[in-house]
Amino acid sequence: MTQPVANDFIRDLIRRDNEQGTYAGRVQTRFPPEPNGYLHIGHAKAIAVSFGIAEDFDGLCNVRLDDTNPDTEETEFVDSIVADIEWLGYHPAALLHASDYFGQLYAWAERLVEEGLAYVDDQDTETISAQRGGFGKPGVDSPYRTRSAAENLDLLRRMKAGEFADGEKVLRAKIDMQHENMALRDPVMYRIRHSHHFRTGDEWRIYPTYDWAHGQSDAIEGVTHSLCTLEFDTHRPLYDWYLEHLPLPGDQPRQIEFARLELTHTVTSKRRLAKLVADGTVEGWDDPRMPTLRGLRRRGYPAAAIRAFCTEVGTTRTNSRQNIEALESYVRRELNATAQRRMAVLHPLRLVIDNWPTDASGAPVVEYFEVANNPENPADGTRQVAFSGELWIEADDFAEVPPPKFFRLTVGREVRLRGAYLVTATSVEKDADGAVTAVHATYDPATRGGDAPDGRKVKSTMHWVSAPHAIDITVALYERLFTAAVPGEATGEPLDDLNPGSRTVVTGHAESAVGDTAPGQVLQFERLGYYAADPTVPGLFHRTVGLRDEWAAIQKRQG
RNA sequence: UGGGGUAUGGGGUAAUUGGCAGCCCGCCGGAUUCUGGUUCCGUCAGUCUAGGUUCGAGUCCUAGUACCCCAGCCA
Repeated sequence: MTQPVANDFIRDLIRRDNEQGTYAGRVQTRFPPEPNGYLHIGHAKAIAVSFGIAEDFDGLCNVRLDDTNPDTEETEFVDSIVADIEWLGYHPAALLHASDYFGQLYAWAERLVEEGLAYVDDQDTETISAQRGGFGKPGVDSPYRTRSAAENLDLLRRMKAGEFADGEKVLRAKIDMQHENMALRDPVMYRIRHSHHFRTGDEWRIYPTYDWAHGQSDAIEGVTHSLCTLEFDTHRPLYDWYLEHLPLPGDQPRQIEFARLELTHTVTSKRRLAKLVADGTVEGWDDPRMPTLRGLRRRGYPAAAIRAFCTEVGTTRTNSRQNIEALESYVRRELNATAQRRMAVLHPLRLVIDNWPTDASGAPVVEYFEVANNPENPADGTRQVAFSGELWIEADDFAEVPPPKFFRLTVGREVRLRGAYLVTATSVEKDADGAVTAVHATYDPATRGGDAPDGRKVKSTMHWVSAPHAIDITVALYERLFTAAVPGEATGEPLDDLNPGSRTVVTGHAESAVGDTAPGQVLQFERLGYYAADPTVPGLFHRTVGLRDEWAAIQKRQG
């Protein structure tokens, strides 16, 4: 447990801290989401990093809702965040809120005011922004910067009491308007918001900004290593400045930044995802096309796969974008070991066994075969599958004129019907347009179970469904999450061109056991890939991912 | 434009801190296989550029180049 699982710069830093006794060997992290949306795959990495590191060093990791902005935050999001973290497989030591510290934060603000380190500014946003200067252009002092401590204190108290309207005044830290780091040019600590906060109600009329709340919250909770993403890098001096000027209850926490997770073929921008939900492009935060944890879960992505992926990509300070294929490979790896196999046909073609026997009453005989639920995991047992003389097979498992390297069924060739018999195609039926509507075949009764007594081999084993015993299923097929990579999320490209990817719904036939699938369970429909049972609609499946090389295989077959 | 950060095969990520550039994803080839899946074996391919120090440089020095972040009363 004390043995770190991987090497990375964060663990190196912590090890160094431990060797030097910086925090008396204590390691405490936190995951601090803002409750203004649902968690997505990008958050999964942040969660995996903070929880994973705490665990590796026998430390502690809390979840702290960063609820400092009453205008955007809701209880609904808190509940989903907590549930999603649990689903991912992480268990916070405690569920905390930045709003728990509003009182302490305010007391500290008064202290800074008394010490002449903060002041009330009466100017509006635009003016303050203009005075802040720009890159390479120093800012200028606010005319209110020199107010006396007594006047500032009075004003701050009246701000708190609700005497002023939104935007009328702000409290600012008095640092350096000429500082080369824009974050240190007298940052805003409090803004006035006559809004209802989902936890503190109408108690507060002023709310702390992120910068004024975050480090202090860390310190109050006893966080040692405050892990966040790279864009906060330039805020670190401010994080430290506040903490250095306050009487902390314990050690001063340390902010460490790492690169966020980005993936091809999707976006991890809460505001973009929120727009898709708001304008009805997707059906909700849990739409299977969404990269939210709920969307991925509905799509059938196992939590274990997401965890493994996040651990594997590691923590660095290099901006990078992972191929979605990498995530999918972890999904396949997990599902291959855990998903039960079932037979289903999504593009049906009739296969008629002409020499299939009938019973005394003239009805076709029905046989049952025992088929393994998962060859990768014999503990999953077997099931009985009905077989008759009339079957559905996958349309692309038959070719009238087989392309090179096509190993499946064609007239005159013998293949195996998985777990059942060896069959040889003898002829086809066609419609007026010449399209094949049915394939006729004969079976070899000596091959029951799928093995020939004379030891002859076939090149292919195909899945099948007995037509009289089949149930209908509906399957939603998706393109990979979003259709295109959208680089530079934070730089504000237009939001209008987001395409969550197409969805194609097909109906197919499946063996009857598929009707017993538990909500949310993922099945492998043999060669067709992995499919997750919709949690609410019986008989509806969402395609999770295909089998590896599936498309390459099809292309190869056709070309 | 000022400041901060980052550069290792096609995509990621390691390298005992100056000592054989390793691993994962992917691609290609082979073996096994009652899923064209899985598993196993193998191949391809990399230190941003230019100098320098050194027996030896991904690592140290100098000068460049490219990309990312920062001018919210968002986080």
